[in-house]
Amino acid sequence: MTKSSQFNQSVRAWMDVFMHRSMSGWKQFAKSCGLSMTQFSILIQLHHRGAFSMSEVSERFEITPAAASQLVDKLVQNGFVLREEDPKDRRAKLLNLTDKGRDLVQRGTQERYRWVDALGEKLSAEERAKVSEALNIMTEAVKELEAVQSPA
Amino acid sequence: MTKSSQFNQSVRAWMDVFMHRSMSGWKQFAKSCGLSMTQFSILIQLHHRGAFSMSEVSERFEITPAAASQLVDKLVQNGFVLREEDPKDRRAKLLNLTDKGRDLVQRGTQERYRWVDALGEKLSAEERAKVSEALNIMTEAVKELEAVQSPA
DNA sequence: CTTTTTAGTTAAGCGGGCTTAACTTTATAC
DNA sequence: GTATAAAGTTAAGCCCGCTTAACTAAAAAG
Repeated sequence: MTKSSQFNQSVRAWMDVFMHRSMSGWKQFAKSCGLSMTQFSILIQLHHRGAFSMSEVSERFEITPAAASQLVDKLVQNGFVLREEDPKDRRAKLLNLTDKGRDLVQRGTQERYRWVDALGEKLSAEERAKVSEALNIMTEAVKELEAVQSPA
Repeated sequence: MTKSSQFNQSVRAWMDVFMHRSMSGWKQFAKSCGLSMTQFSILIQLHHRGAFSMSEVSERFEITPAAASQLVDKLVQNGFVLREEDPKDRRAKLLNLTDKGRDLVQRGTQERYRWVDALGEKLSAEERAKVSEALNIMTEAVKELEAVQSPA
């Protein structure tokens, strides 16, 4: 076996385990808040990136403006999102999280990482350092990949 | 900053990048085959675990038998899955992938890992070895966590 | 042998996540 | 100033992924 395919095998094994674990926990949390995964994803994006326009939601999630509008409707109605006029362009809207929305995202994020935190406690300090270094390598590599594909 | 929270930070950064990247690519592939994510997940499970009963689908995905039945209906109608009587219990059914289904899963799996393969090519051999080792550590740790929580 | 349980199916209903079509308001181009 | 494009919204429609209810056939229990 080549080194390259050993790498691929390690990554794939991790992906399989990780994806299943992440998705089910995440889905349950969203459900417990009375939101769907898609609705929750929008809250997450707002949290990470600050103010968002409706167009950006539409582009980011690769859905029509109509779908975006209706999706955001539900979040606004539930008090998680504020939808305000953009002062720089009266046609556009700016979306921001409310305190309620921000609180929810933070709770959801904690829930999301809980099992990983537990995982870290099973590792020795040396193991943690190795993993930390490795994941930083990977994270940087992904960012470089993305920068090449879509220069801001 | 403690070593433990440095670890957590590395893992979280990776998770953020990875989840988004994985999910969108995966979703697009499923869509391009005219299937939904859920339908595809069932095919994946069949591929990994061999023959499955309807009850097992229902349990594994935490849905009612009715939902499982209807979901599998679509896969059978599209020729991806065979649904046959279980010789050991005439009430039960056994599900298996058809050749068509197996082919689809293999193509989907390749698609799923493509971006990760590209990522590996951006790394040096040394970096790859570090990542490989680290992910093996993590994968084993998860499996231990799961063994504790639900002893077969 | 009869009763109860199990495995699965079908129908109907509901909410979610889209789509297209049609529309209003605002900004941009000429 | 007029025509075009952009930003967003609402309505209607469709498919998906469930749920409950009702049912049949087979197995298990007593």
